[in-house]
Amino acid sequence: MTRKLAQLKLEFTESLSQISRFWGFPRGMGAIFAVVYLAPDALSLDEIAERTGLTKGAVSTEIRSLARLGLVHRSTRLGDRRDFYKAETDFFQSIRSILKERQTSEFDRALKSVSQAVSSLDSGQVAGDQAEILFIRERLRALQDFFNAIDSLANAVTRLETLGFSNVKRILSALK
Amino acid sequence: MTRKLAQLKLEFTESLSQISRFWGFPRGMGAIFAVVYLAPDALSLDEIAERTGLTKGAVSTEIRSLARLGLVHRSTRLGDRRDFYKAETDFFQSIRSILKERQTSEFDRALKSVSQAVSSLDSGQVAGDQAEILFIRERLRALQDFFNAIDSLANAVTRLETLGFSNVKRILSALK
DNA sequence: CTGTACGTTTAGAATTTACTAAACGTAGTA
DNA sequence: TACTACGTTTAGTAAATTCTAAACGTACAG
Repeated sequence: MTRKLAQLKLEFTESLSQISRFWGFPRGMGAIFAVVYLAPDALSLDEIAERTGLTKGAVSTEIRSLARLGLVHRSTRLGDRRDFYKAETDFFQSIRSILKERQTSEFDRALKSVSQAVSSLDSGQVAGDQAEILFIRERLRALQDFFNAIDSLANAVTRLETLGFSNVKRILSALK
Repeated sequence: MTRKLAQLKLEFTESLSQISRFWGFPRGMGAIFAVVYLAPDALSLDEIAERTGLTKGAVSTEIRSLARLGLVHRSTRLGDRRDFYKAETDFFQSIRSILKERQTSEFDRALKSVSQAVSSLDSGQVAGDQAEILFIRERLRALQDFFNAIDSLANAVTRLETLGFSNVKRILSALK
């Protein structure tokens, strides 16, 4: 039984919306990416708004996030004031952008916060029950180690020129 | 200048709350984990409620999520009807649980959804403009490849007996 | 059987987030 | 100058989420 291509695109858009929400991004973000990803040509803001059913304003803000994450790219055409958007097709590239993004904001702050706590405990700047201080110092140090390991990993991935399938295979064999 | 240990614990709790929210988990979840993680002994539900400032009900539901993710463990004491919770200290273990958890729900559905779309395109079950069908088929296949790569990676990590520092180092050197 | 000490569930309040509609700013055009 | 075609920002709304307070169920103690 055959079905319309339009229906397939709609289902895909719905699917990406779900995933987007699941990973903590707005629902509309997934929908916008889906529409752009399935379009052979770069789309204008109004075209995206029409195809997703969102308003121009919403698309404007969401697509900025997508661009910041490197999932879409903005381009212009001579003699045309509109912006056009096309999807990034190298997803590993996108993953790197996302890791970089996430890393630089909250993750870094957390890492610093813990490090600072550890050092103030180390230099005896904290008053309190001695046994508990020792215990907490150990726990925080363990957490700090963990954060540092994650940080190194993310940095390594971020720094790779291309994290393509070949590199993923190398990682998988290292894990074996 | 010295400060109170209690204050340090409070700051840490606040910090983990932020991170929790950042990664799409409830704010209270981070707070609960922080409190449990800094406690030398396993804590009862009421103790956690008191130390976080949340109600018993909230702690009850949040801690179930934490347990499901493997971030805390529930234990009991003979002759005591209460449950006690202690923190998992092997964070790499926790990461595996979280990956497993996330993977099995939405991610898998997405993967299947895309695979199904590709195969219905492949077997000519979709009616529409032929050139567009070919284009979309290619895009979906690329996405499918990507999902499969991620899936393999997550599976590999999940299957590792222990993803400790030594393994992280192996990964890092493979990435170099 | 009744009372008590638990954990869980529920109904709803408070907050946050995602989104809409419309105003706004700007650059090009007549 | 005014007009048009854009993208952006804003004010407010709808919806989802996180949490509280209280009811509930259960198991053990007396």
